[in-house]
Amino acid sequence: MTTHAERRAGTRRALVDATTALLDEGCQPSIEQVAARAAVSRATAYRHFPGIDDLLWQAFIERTITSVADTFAGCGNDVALRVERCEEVINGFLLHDPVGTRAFERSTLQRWLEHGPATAERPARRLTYIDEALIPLDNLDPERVARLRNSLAVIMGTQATIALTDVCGLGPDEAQQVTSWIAQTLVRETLEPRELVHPDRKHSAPLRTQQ
Amino acid sequence: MTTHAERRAGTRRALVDATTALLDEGCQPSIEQVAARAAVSRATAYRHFPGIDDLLWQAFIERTITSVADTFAGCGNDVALRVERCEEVINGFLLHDPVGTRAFERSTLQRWLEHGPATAERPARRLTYIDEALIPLDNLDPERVARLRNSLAVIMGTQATIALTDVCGLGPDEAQQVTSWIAQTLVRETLEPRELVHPDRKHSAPLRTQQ
DNA sequence: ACATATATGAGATTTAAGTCGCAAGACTTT
DNA sequence: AAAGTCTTGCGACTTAAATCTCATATATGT
Repeated sequence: MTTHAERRAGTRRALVDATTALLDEGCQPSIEQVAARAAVSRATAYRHFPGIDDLLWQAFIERTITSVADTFAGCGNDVALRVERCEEVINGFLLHDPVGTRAFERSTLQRWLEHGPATAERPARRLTYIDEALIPLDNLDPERVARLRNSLAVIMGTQATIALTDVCGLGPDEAQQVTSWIAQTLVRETLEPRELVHPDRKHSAPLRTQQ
Repeated sequence: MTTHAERRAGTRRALVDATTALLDEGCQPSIEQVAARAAVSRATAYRHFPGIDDLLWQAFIERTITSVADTFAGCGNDVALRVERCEEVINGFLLHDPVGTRAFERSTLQRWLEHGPATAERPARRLTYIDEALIPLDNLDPERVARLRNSLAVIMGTQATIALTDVCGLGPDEAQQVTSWIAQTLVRETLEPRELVHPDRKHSAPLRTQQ
């Protein structure tokens, strides 16, 4: 029972909790603010996290969201229903925490830009939920399932909610109506594909940027 | 002919161009770097832009992308084709400039967090393209068209490309296969809607976060 | 031509971010 | 009990970001 580690874990927890508290108060915390709130010195904060971005990232990651088990409770094998629950939980969670969502996304991009793609690991929580939602499809063509999985990852999560609110100017409920419709349409198309409108047209090569 | 204004516009242009040049060289420029490259003093740079984020934002906005006219040249009124071209141009552009895309998205989020949602204006270039693509649908139910428009805004643009590459781990071509499939599916569903799988099931109330 | 207004440059200053070394206190091991 | 290890606090230091003041050059208006 190493109490050194316990001690260390304790202050780390205090730092993360302080960050969460400050975020909940709607401000954009600095390391100094977090350290003060956690009642530790600045140097100690730096001993645990290299910068404020890593602290924001960690704080957001640890936010409690409806568990996977609760999300899919009582859904059975109805994929459409499972995906709908998934969308409700994930996007509902994000749409009601606009500051935390953007602080997290900003910190992730900052890390990507500073230390390169490799270091900017994403825990990809959404994929855990999506994969769980799509379990009933495991006897389908894996490529089609993978396509659906990636598609759902685009419309659920921080990026989709930011696009719908900031670019399209939608409110939370309107935003979820959109993502819900997309999700259901894509599930239906995966389960019962239609022939293409232009079955003969191949995907043309991407048009590249002009000068 | 006010040469004061011209002079001012000239240095502003030099600053933006310097930012673009630095971004193209793959580095994350600071105001100091930009000012040096533009051969102006730091103070002058601050007179034109409040911070590096606004400079990055402006530089990315002014990036040349395939014009609306060229994008839809020869598409006629085939909405599916128009949307596909739209997706190719926008996402193709973004996927081949990962650093610029993320620097832009980061700066936009930073502005949102610093100055609030109101100040973080987005030019929403994508909507210009999407609206142009959907012009042939102007005799359809406006609500359905609006839903398609918002949906396409989710799967085309910075957020979608970031999600597909960073969360799903896809390469540029794989990413565009996904967004292309989504786009075509949504257009088809808008043009020829199918009955719902569960017509009786209402959209349940969103599950909120626990704890 | 003269007075005014604007844009810029140069340098000092403030503030925050991040690093380093040393000492104190608590725990572990022998 | 003594020596060693780990964590933290404290303060000094370096660097970068951002603001401010003053001086200069150019353009504008009378």
